[in-house]
Amino acid sequence: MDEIKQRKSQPLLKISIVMELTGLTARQIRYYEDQKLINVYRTKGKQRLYSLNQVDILLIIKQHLSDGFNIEDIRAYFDSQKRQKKAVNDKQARRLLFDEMMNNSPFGSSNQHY
DNA sequence: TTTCTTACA
DNA sequence: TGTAAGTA
Repeated sequence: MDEIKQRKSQPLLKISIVMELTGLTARQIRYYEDQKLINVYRTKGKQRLYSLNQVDILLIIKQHLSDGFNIEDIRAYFDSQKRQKKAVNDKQARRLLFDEMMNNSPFGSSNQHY
């Protein structure tokens, strides 16, 4: 994982900030957590800390909810996203294996597939 | 003062 | 979801 993704996953934002960033109430943010839509980091003092990525997720949840979807729909949506991501990873894995078999470097000039 | 949990409306 | 109560 690259540095940018690492940093966007850093749990740094307390709930009051997330409330302002998303326009959601603390009650809603904690509720979506209970519904397993997000897994939140906890400090030793049980304080919740959110990452930039999680703020994005909360915004997506908010949008989907206003579009008429329920919690279950959104959970299924995220699950499918997860499966797609896994499929992409498998594809990349096959590609890397292919390059290895063909004795090609992943960073070589033969990088024009796809 | 802010956040957390629990519980009732 | 909103809100009250008692904490950490």
